[in-house]
Amino acid sequence: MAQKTVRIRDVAREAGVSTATVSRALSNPDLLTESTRKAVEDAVRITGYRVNHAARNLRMQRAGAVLVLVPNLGNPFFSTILAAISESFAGTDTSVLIADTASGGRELTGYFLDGRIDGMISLDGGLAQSDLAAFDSAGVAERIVFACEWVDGSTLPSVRSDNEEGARLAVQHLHDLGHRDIAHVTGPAGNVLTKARRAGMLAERARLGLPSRDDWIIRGDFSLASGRDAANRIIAMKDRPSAVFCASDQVAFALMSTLMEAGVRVPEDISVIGFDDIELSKVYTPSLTTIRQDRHALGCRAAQLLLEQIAAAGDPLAPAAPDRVEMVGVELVTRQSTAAPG
Amino acid sequence: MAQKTVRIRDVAREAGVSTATVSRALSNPDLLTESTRKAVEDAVRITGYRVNHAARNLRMQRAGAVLVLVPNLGNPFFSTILAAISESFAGTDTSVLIADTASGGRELTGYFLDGRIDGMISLDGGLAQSDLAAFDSAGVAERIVFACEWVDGSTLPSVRSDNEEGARLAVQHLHDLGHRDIAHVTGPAGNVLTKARRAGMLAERARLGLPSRDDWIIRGDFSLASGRDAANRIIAMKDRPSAVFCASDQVAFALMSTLMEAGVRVPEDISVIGFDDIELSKVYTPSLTTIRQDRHALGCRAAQLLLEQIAAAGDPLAPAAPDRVEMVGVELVTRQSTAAPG
DNA sequence: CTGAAAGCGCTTACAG
DNA sequence: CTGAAAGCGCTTACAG
Repeated sequence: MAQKTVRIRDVAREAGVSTATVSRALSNPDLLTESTRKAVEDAVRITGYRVNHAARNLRMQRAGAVLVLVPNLGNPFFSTILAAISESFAGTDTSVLIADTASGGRELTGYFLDGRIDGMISLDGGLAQSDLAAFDSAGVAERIVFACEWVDGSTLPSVRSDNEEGARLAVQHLHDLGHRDIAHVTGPAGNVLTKARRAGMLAERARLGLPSRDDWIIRGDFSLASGRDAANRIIAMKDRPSAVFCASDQVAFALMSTLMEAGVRVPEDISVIGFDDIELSKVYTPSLTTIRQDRHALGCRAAQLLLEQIAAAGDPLAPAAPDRVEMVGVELVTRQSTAAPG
Repeated sequence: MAQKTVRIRDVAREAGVSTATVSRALSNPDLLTESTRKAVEDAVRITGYRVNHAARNLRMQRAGAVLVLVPNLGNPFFSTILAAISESFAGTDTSVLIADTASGGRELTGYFLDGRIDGMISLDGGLAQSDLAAFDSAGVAERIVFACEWVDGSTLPSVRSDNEEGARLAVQHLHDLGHRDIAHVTGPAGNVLTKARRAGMLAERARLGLPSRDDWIIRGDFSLASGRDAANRIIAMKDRPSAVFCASDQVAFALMSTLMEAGVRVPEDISVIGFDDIELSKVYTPSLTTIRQDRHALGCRAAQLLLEQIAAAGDPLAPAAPDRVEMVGVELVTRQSTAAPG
């Protein structure tokens, strides 16, 4: 790899000890006499030795890497979580691999079976049943955790935002401003976030005794295009809602853009609230009221959880992995896209 | 790793051949008789064998991974390029590692020296001189390529957009609309993109005989905050420019947001043009006129270039790496944030 | 065309 | 506390 690779044997010769001793000096210094330890340390310094991870990992029967599966790397929401995960592993001897769900051709269990990874964090709750079954039969399921999204009915551990609570906060905020006619643009059909946010929204709307109209639940899919479509649906309505809760900030941007182009003012004519609080939400015009997810916490907790799972999987005495679900709190961020109904 | 790992030896036994033959069947099938090859293939299928990458890589003296160094994963501009790179390596036996420049503690040559990576793509042109020197002395410089950004005065190969041309297109577009008083919000001091875009901007402004005023070159740093600051500077001016060319879309958003909040209309009072064409540019209100960078091409070409560099580095007969700079074309995207001066 | 053997660079029981 | 030896799972000259 490098120009003149120095191996553990070279250090051993330099220090006048065996390779076993050098190895111990690096991993279990306590086992050695202070003098031998010092001698090895000097030899390491002189030779410029660096342990070869490929060899170490092979010997230790580990891959030294984890995979982060991202549904859409182009989405800044996910990439920030990826950043937090990456940061959590920085300085450890575990590398972070990434794969985009969109670029197919991957066969996920293959990463485990090929000895390329020790564990996986999936930000994608939409994995195929065949993938999940393959994890089970390959015996790697216990080294997988979900973050943000999860799989309904699966026992795989996950870290997620309190989506119901977020949706409740959104509706409550609109209600507090005086809104009664509240529409919702959902996420994609079948997505767990879609269900959770819609459920929270419906629950709060019911609790407050607000009118419930089916045509005010507009199916979206987190894409800009779906925000545009939803706006056009609303524009075409005879009696429009006075406020719209969008399942994501991106959707809210596209929705507002289309509404305003059509001469519908935000928030004077229609209030809009999003979900996520991505960075650009505060510089959109009008700035977007939204539900903030703690992306840093989501990423960090997922990383920690995975490390625990991997450790437990390697230790036959460890307790069986419980159905762990970690909730991360959400928070209402009030900006200028919401106001009292005109 | 998996439940019952099947090794090459198991396949050999099943097929009644040596492990060498199994290995050849997998990597150099042409060397074998059709019948032995078939026998091995059957045995592989029966046993469910998968080659262990850690072992193969150790034996072949490679790491089987490349590192992508990203200045800021939270920036959707970079993460899209990362997606393209990741896609380029999907299906190969090379994994893609990521590291965020921001989360320090990394010592980049260490990745090479530890045998963790075979090569690196840096999206960060701001690497420290000490890092670059370390690459050289470790003999790994020839397995590094830059994408988007690069290092001035370095001979390391790079793939980049034609930034000068983009800046020229931006100024020309504004001039075509009738603007004469054109301001520029720059990127961070010292950044190569900052220099290239400013140079292109100045050149075109001079070519067209437009007025050149120093206070219309406003120092920014690609951040939202710097866009806001720039807007406030402009608002405070006695004679404001009629158009502003921002060094990035993000900066343009923050700038427009602050201008409009202060009652300055875009584009009626001031036209704004960005650089990048990130996804949200078309749903900002007003939608943003900008210079599109082909992020997919940037990522894909960088990946290819790196593979070539790695191959050449492994082959002592390969020609010395030339100073390769690949330019990727840019394109003006006209939207609603620019118009004839009011 | 195929096999026996060495070895990639480490770690870790097993002795002492 | 330290060392000699085996072995992680592969690939590849070297013979034949």
